[in-house]
Amino acid sequence: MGRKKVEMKKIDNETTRGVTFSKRRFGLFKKASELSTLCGAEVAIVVFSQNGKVYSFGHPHVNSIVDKYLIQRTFPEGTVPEIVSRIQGTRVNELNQEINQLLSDLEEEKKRGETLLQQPEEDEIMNLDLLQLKHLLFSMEELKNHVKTQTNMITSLVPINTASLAQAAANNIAVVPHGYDFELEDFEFLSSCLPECI
Amino acid sequence: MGRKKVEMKKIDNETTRGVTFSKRRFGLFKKASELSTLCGAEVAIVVFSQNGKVYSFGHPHVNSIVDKYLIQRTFPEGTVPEIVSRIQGTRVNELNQEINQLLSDLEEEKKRGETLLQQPEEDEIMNLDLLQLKHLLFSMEELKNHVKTQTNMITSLVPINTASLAQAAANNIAVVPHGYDFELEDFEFLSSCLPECI
DNA sequence: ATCTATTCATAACT
DNA sequence: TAGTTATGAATAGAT
Repeated sequence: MGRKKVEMKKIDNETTRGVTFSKRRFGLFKKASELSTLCGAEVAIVVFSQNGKVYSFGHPHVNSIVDKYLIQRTFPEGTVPEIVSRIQGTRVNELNQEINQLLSDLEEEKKRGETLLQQPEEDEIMNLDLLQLKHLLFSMEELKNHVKTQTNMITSLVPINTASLAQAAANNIAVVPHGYDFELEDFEFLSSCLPECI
Repeated sequence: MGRKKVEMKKIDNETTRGVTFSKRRFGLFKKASELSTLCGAEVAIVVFSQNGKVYSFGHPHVNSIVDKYLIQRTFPEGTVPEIVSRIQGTRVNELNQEINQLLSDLEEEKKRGETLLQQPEEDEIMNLDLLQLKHLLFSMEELKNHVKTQTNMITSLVPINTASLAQAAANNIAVVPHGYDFELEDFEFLSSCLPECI
């Protein structure tokens, strides 16, 4: 490839290996995304680097796909109980699609939130004027509320989670929704930076 | 790509979509395999086709990687207990690598066994002579023993399974090894085809 | 399933 | 660490 065909064995040079890992991981996730889009498939990828760092990709969402996979691996092929198949069927699947979309959106928001939270470091915040601080706090409260609303919407839907239902079906117990709960305690820090009067 | 740049949206034509799914799934798994080999990374992929059929790839083994991922998702980032980190550390990881290699080998054997078992259908077996039958039975018994030996070796090692240990650590309970057990009941069928005298 | 014209991914370099 | 480019790979459309 590129300037030379590369031998298919572990790359010796640690730097080169790191660079190749980044590039190819990106390429792999891109291919996965395309497969998902073009063919309407659900794809999840988990990668552990040599240093044990975890990277993952999933469409519509890693966890839902892993949950689904775990069911398949629990029951040897052809022995998946009828109720589980039905759960993985059309109606619920549609709802799950919706949930997963919401979860994706939520994660987007979460990231947006984290970016907002990380960028203004303590030093920078001290250099903002009162008006700027007010704006910042307002936009973050707004974001927080947006996230909270979405979270409530999701937690009220989440009992439909495929894995929980299947497990419940398998164990004959009541369905307990997953805890896709969400905290934004870091807001505390920002609030504490603001003078009392605001 | 290819004869034309393809628009990145779901392919309408069902046949084309199916073909593309096969081709690209193969390509994706190949890329994953290369990433794993070149960079010494662990990669797991799970794909659900539109029809709900599951396809997976994993090096060294899907399940071990998914187990590891489940630990990460159980503990919010940065809160993985020290004991779990230690379990995922060097020494045990090496052992797990060995186990996973053995599991791969085992699966290879399993497939070989299945091929052997599937190829001689009842009709064909009836057309074999006694000597051929003897050879077939012998080679399959040999295979069976090989698999059994490997299985025993593995089950004696499996308590080191990362997920079990971590869960055990989290719940403060004793470690129960996963049931990587293996049955070859189909041998019964073949044996039953043989005359008593053999 | 197999074949190519193209587009895409990326190894080496900067 | 990020950007460039020559080359090897993947694959869309056709057979």
